[in-house]
Amino acid sequence: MKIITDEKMIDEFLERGVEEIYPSKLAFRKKLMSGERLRIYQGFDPTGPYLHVGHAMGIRALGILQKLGHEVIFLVGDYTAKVGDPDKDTTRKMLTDEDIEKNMAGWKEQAAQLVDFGGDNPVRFERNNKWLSKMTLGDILKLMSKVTIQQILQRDLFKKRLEADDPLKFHELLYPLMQGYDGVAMEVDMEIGGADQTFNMLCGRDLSKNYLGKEKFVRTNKMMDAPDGVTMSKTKGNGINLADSPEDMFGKAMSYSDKHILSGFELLTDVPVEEIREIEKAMEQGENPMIFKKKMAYEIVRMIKGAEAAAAAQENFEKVFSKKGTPDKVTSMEVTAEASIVATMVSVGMAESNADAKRKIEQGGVSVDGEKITDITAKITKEMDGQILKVGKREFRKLKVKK
RNA sequence: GGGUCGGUGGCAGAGUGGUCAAUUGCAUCAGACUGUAAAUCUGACGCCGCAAGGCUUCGGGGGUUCGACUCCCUCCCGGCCCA
Repeated sequence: MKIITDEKMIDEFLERGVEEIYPSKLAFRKKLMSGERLRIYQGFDPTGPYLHVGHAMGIRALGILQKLGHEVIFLVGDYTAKVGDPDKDTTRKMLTDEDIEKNMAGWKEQAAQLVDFGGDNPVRFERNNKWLSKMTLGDILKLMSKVTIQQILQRDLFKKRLEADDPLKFHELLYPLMQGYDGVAMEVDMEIGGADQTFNMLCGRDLSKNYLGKEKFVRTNKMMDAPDGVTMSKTKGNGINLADSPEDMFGKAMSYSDKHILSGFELLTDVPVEEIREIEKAMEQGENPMIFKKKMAYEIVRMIKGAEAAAAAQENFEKVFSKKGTPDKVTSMEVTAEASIVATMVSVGMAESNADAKRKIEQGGVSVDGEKITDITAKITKEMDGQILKVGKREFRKLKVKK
């Protein structure tokens, strides 16, 4: 495999969305310029079913390295997921094998939107179950003997829980070691991960040195908030997911509050930095942020789903929300004449329960062809055939009345 | 092992015999407004029921009582202190 040393691509890798590179950007730059073929990976624990646009940052970075000819590994932490990277304030529940399989089922496909698992330099898809599940107690003891409790307790969230007298289970302390061991097992030259992974990745840096006498570089990615203002997380499911439809992605992106626009551009799109500066200036001069948010949303969708899908998603958004119209594509559903609207809503998941459906009607959130339903006992009629049932702002179904 | 405090709705966290389907905050949902699924404001927020009302909830099980989230017993789980 020929190694490419395109400085522009290398700088993109070293700068865009990067919080820090350990031990230094300069050192890794040298490595990339050396012509040596490097092995780099990022791991993702299947603690939830969807990869999101936050992960896309790392995956995109992997994509650059793939193009440069390096050996790239997309690692699924199917074994580490059992423990779960410890959380701020609670012990995670241990996931079962079935949960894990279910969660990771669509991942390769999701990631394939950004990197190539085929071609002449395919990204390798690995699972850490391959080596972690085979460790003996002896191996584990050896691993544990490499670090001190004090070192592990440096991790701020461990400290916090200790100080708050919140439970901290013994196995949670092993997480950084497990993650670090991945790097040892794969003998990698670099690990990429979110800034929240800094501790774990640096811990692994020490282990690589110890076990292999090898320097593992670490790149940490800046963290992007979810539209609700909290860090995007697989577990919470609050992110813009790679598996979302273009329309949903666009809508979710639009629900970012205005102050996230600039970081959204930087971290979730490939709009050049100079252009982002200009947007910043324009907004300071009082330009309507919505214009730029729409551009941001478009760019996010375009990067993952392509230009055509992004344009269609934007059009759909404007039609449905700006003009309060009906989208072009509406899923149809078969309904029975004389069935109550309430029951119909529940049966297709437009309401969680009868009570919920009634609430939505009472609050004026349900309409058929623009006509508000006000009566909670209302029924489906033959005349409704072909009409559009709307619940809330963004749930539409075309009615197909049977008989 | 001993002592002590605690386990409440998606989460956080009130409630200490009836007025508790359970204060409040976050999240969620609906509406208004708008420049957006932003912000802000209003309302809803266990389930069944058109309603009256009913049913099932406050770690598990049992008990006391007309009546328990609240009292007692027991079991499980956790924090802290002592050993």
